Amino acid sequence: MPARVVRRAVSEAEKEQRREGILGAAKAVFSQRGFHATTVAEVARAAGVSYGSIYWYFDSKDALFLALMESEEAALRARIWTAARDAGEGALDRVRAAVRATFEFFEADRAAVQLLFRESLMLGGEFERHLFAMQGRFMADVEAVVTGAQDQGDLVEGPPRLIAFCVAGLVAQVAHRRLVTDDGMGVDAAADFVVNLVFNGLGAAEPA
Amino acid sequence: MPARVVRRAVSEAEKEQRREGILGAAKAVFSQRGFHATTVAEVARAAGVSYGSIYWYFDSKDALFLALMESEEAALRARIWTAARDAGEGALDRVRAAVRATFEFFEADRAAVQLLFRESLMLGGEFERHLFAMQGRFMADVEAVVTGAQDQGDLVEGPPRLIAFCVAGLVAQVAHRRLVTDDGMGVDAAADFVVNLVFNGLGAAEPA
Amino acid sequence: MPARVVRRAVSEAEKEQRREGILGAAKAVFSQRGFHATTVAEVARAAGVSYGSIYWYFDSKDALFLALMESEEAALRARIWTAARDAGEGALDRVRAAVRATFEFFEADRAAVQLLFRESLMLGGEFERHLFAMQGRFMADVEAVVTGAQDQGDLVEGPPRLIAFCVAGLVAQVAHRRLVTDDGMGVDAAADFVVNLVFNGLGAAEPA
Amino acid sequence: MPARVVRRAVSEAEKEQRREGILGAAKAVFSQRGFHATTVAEVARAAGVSYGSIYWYFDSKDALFLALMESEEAALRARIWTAARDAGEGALDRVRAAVRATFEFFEADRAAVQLLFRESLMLGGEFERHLFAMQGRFMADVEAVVTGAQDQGDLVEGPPRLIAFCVAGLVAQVAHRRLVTDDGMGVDAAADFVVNLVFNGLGAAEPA
DNA sequence: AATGAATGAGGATTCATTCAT
DNA sequence: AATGAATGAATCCTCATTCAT
Repeated sequence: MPARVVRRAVSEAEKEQRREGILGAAKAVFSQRGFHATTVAEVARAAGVSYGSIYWYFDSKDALFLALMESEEAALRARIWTAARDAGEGALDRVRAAVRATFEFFEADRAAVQLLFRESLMLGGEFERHLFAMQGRFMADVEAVVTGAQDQGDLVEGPPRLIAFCVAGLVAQVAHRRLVTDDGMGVDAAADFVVNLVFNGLGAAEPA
Repeated sequence: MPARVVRRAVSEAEKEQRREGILGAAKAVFSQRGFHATTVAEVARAAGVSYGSIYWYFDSKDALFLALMESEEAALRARIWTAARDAGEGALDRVRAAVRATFEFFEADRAAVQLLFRESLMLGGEFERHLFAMQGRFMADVEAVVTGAQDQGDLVEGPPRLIAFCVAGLVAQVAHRRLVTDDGMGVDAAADFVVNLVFNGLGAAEPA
Repeated sequence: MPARVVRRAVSEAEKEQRREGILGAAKAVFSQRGFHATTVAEVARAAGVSYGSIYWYFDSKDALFLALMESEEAALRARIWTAARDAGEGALDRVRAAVRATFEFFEADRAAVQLLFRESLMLGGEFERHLFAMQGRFMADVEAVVTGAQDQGDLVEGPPRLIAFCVAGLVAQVAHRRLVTDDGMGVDAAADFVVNLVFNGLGAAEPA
Repeated sequence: MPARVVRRAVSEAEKEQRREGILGAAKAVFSQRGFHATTVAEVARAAGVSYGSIYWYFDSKDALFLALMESEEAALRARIWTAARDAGEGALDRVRAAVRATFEFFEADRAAVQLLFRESLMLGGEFERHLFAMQGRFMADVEAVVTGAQDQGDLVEGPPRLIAFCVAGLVAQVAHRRLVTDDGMGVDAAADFVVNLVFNGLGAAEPA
């Protein structure tokens, strides 16, 4: 007797793939039209799935947007940590790589990033809380790097949280600025500029 | 069957006043919630008028938003020209006053200004055209100032349009930056900074 | 001391004139756009009076339409009776004149007449009752003519109501038909045709 | 938050059936109350579907009315062609059957037919264009029949379009007349009358 | 799992009517 | 008397969400 197998072999991988297809479509549509002007039907159409399928993968339009925020955050963090890991052991190189990755990420998809930040604030409630939580995690990441650099003796001693705040603030501001304006400066140059500023100002020894 | 009148605008002045009351309420609500999330009913409630009264003064929700754009533009231009006029004869003083006024205007109501620029782009169509037209007029204003300064010999000769573009771009970028970040610099200091930059770089005579 | 006279000298005549101006405008607009698609504001604009003035002369939009029905009815009846009176003493001539007048009236303003009949039925309620009452009065008029003709020996004896119904029905149908179609027959010829039919079929003696 | 399903059209056939249910309800309500006085909610109620379902099947109230026009036209043409086909080979019989079918169709639902013609003209725009197009197709049908009869030698040679115009005009006028009045003539007798008129006047051979 | 039909609350807009001036 | 500002109920339409299939 053939067992009535639980067909889920197709699943997991394909399911995840489909979910990401929807997320990608959502990113495109939300970015272009904004949260309220985007209809679930449009996202479905863009994703090439049926109307109601969205609700199989996401509980609601809000949940979809929230998932998009999470997805973008995860992508950013993954990119930063990967870049840092691949940059070797030196604190300076790692930080430079991380900053560069941040800039690149922001610039690769201006519309999406602007959307996430602006709409999140405008929508308020759950969304705003989410955004703050993301910023908290970003700060924690930076703080970890700062602490690591301090342990290696590459950075002055001092309250890690406050230092992290300064660094993160500087990076975020420059990144944001680059979204709106064009200094005629490439990503690498900008990253070098910021990192040099940080290390020249905070470095315990003169930079390499 | 309705009608429970509260106050009645009978003179032109009162009518204009009421219109501006609605515009003010619209500015507040739109700024906080964005265009789509704002309902006409909310604007009416905020303005203290009845639902349908909005439509006595404005043709539609779109028209209300467009009128808000115009109103803000008019306010900004009036403020700039007044400041320039009151600053005396010297080109440098006039420009400094104009820049300062621009910064002040932007910062007096961050939410509203951000709303107008961002939403306009997101809404597209008529709104975007309006925004571009506004920017065109702003550029023309700057160009007029530039030409005036050139006539007085305070500015190098050169294509006024191009110079205007550079000046306006610089002002706009700094203004925009100040919306998002806080340099710890007052309005006056920021204006001085920008103006000095402009005059040191472009001034025909050595700066004061 | 000048007496505070009750200024109403201007009134009566001018007031009536104004009322009829509104009625005429209403007839034009209602005829072209139908009852529901017509707004009070449109009527006001067409009449050249202010928005709310309509309500000084008429209690409501419904009342305006009802008044229009009455006005048209009065005009028709006046026209018929005048034509009959001016036609002399002979029953045949009077009837011929009346029928001709009816045709002329219908054809002078097809749109308005069609409006009144069709819309009245479609609107139902008060309007339909009004229409039936009008038809009743029309029948009574015809019956009066019939009775008169019978008294003069120009028409067979018989139940006047029934005869009136036949005559009125014939006239109405031909009139209505002429609204929709074009027999290539002039008003006079059509009236002669109908009247001859009636008198040839019902006349006690051979017609003059 | 909504959804309390009742029945679900899943197959194409069921969907079409449902669409026609709505169309039938629309015909009833529009006929009785006219276009403007009819609300979409009333149609939904009459069709036994929910409010928004109307919009699943039709884009707008206008589109619903237009679809109703098309549906009635299709029904009329189908009925005419079926009747003609079933009537055999003789041109005279086919035409007689077609004319009879036209009369029957008009009389089976006076209110609806009147509605379509009258409202279409009153609504203007798209609706009027639609009506004219329908009339054009009707004329083309008649022309086809005329040409066919000419080919069989049952009808004099002559410009088919012009002959078609005369025939169609006659049929339409009698049909219309029968809507408004009652000649005491059955459908068959009326059709015979019209057809005999046409063939006696135009027939190449002596009529049966 | 996927689909798309069904639902109805919500929102923009119109317009008859009232009434202060 | 006349005006037109003010009102809000009524109506069309959209769209997030549910759920039978």
